[in-house]
Amino acid sequence: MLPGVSVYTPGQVVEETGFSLDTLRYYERIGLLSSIRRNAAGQRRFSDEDIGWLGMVRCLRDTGMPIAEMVRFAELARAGDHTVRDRIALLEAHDERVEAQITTLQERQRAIRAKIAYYRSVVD
Amino acid sequence: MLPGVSVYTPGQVVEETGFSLDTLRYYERIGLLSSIRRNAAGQRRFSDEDIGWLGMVRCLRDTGMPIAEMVRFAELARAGDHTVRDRIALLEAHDERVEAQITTLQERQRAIRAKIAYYRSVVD
DNA sequence: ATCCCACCTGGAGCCCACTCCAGGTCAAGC
DNA sequence: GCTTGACCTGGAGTGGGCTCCAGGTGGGAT
Repeated sequence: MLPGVSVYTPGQVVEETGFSLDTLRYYERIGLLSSIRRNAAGQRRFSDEDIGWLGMVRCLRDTGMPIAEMVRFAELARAGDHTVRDRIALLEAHDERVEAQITTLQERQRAIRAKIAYYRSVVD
Repeated sequence: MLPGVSVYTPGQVVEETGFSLDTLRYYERIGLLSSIRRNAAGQRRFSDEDIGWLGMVRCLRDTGMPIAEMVRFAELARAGDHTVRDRIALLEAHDERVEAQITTLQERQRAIRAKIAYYRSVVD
């Protein structure tokens, strides 16, 4: 979020978030973004809140959460404060998967490095 | 690899590697597995070497290497010892991506945990 | 005033990595 | 000797996650 700015054009959001314009539109279509405000001409105008939400989406996406589950999370968020416990449960379950993912990745990395070391021993 | 065994039926390979039968056939079709030996009836009989290679494939796949690049690696491996340096280069480049992946994952995990902590503060 | 470029919509297309299917063969246990 | 089931092939289908397209509108700089 740029300081002192609270409304963003699609182009600025692309800049800030790294999502493509098509991806942003796609996310809105499927309900991962609640409908974005429009100006008189029907063009999207994103708020700080939208940008913040997109930051969350990036976190979840980068950690491999399927879109369908992100949409579920978005629905909970839209449904109001009484869903906070459900949201915690969802994020905790995801956090465990992320933890497992990191562990697996580290194990696999060790194996790959062992292979590299082996190849080095062959080539030297 | 089971001790004292050096030839495996497709079913045993599915058991051992966790790849589905269809996936194994697919991998052979696209050249990720060099053609597997067959018995008189044309059924696949995998060797210890095949199993070892599938272990490598699992490492690379689990760390997000695209199939096309794994096929390239397989081709290098089949081409003989003079490609060892290329294989090292390929694995090192991949290792760097894996490192970056782990770092990103850890960062995102921190953000997710912060969100969980925030939700907890709201709910308590 | 005009140009251009950012933006709009609905819908089709694409890529990856499988996964499934129809129709058939073989071998081993009952 | 018959059934069962593991296996075979070529090819089509699937699902996820975008990405592109045609055809059109609007607004800001020159």
